[in-house]
Amino acid sequence: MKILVVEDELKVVEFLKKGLEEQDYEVDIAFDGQMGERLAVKNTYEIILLDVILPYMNGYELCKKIRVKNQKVPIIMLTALGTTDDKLTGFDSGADDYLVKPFEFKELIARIKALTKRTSGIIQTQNTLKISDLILDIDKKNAQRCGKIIELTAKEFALLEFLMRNKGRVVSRVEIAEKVWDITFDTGTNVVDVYINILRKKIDKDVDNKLIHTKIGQGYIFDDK
Amino acid sequence: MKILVVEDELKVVEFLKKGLEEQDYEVDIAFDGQMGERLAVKNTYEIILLDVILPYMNGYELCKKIRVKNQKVPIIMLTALGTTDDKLTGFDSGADDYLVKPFEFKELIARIKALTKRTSGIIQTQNTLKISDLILDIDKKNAQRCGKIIELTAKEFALLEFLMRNKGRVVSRVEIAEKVWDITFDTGTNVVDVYINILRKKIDKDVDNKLIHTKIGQGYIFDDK
DNA sequence: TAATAGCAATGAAAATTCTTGTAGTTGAAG
DNA sequence: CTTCAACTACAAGAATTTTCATTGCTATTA
Repeated sequence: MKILVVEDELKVVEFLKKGLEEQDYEVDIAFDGQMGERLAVKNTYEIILLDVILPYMNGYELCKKIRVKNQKVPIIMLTALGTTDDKLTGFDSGADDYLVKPFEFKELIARIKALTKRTSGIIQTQNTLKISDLILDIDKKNAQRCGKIIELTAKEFALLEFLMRNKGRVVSRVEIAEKVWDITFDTGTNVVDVYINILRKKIDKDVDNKLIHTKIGQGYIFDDK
Repeated sequence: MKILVVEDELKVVEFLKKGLEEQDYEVDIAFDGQMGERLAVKNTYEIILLDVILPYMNGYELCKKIRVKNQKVPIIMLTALGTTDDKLTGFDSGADDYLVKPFEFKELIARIKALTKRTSGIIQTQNTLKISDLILDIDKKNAQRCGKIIELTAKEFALLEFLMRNKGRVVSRVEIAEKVWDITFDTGTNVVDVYINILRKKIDKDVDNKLIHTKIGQGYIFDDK
């Protein structure tokens, strides 16, 4: 987890570096705006901390320049300038948070965590089911195998979702018919077989590593291996 | 764009409501924690503002409860309690930002924008939504495609905005009818179809790169690709 | 009063879903 | 090793559902 600190005052730098390293961040330091820009563009940081008052280029300008290249990286401004207008300037140049010195280190850490939890996948409500190299996208209602997008109809999607959510367990035709088709009594239909066949053609056909397996006399099982 | 404010002091509520409505937010108010929880769970908000000191259940507890159900929605705590420990408690209960009263309204707006630009995943500069080469101008209530201005009626605009904010996700007719038309029970109407058709004629007709796609049996999806 | 917007109704067209029927497999008993 | 019954796979097309575009009616606005 890399973090970039752009700050010219040596005392502050030392204070931040020490505290952040205790939190297991790998800290890069830039002492002026130009150096900050170069590092920010060259490397990928988890988060960037910017002082406003810097030699050569101030923090607002630097922030804007970083934003042109990188919309994503979280940026927190740290500065002694505490008026509302200063803060607005900071947010306008693309900062995500603005913290006025002096502050307690604990608050900085809390704000860093609040920001990174959003970008760094902990939350990432990416609505997908992944098993082996098959990805089912619940939002888009499609699947992906070996990087290829596979469009699914409503029933195909419902069946595949059911199988994936019951990964590693044999599910009987009766159970599938109930949960996916709402068929609660025996109608003598073979829809399940037919749709299993359709799904196999779509997701298992061109691949060695088959995911849908038949358990004769028992049902089907979705499993990786 | 809906916003939830949980706050018991009437003066503060009025101040916030007025200011936020000027920014085109649709504001829901809860006067205590219980009511806040109910609303937060029932509706989908762009962002939630929480006071800490509330009747029945304090803001920290409420925040935690909301987080159990909804990891995604941005939450800002607004409170007179300004010690670092108070702030830490706020962040620990899952808040994204913590603003100490008194604050200037402009700062609140800046912080709301900073947060929402992240969660919506949509690049929102000024008051516009941009996806691919389609620009929706929230202020002017019109759209632009390939440099050509497209005028929209109120309903057309509401529908397009809803689709764009749900970019990459299949939305069902029922969901669209609820969110855009406030139709909460099945009326057997096909307004949604009709308006999708109208929108397609306006924004997708003369272009190869279609943005509105039909997912048969499931709904529509707005997606770039 | 004319023009525009919003909505229900319609039927043709397209896509999906399901049934039917045949061919192929499996595995246990002889 | 064969045979056979039960089980499964698959293709084709019929039946159903869903979508799309148009029309005409009503409400609203200029």
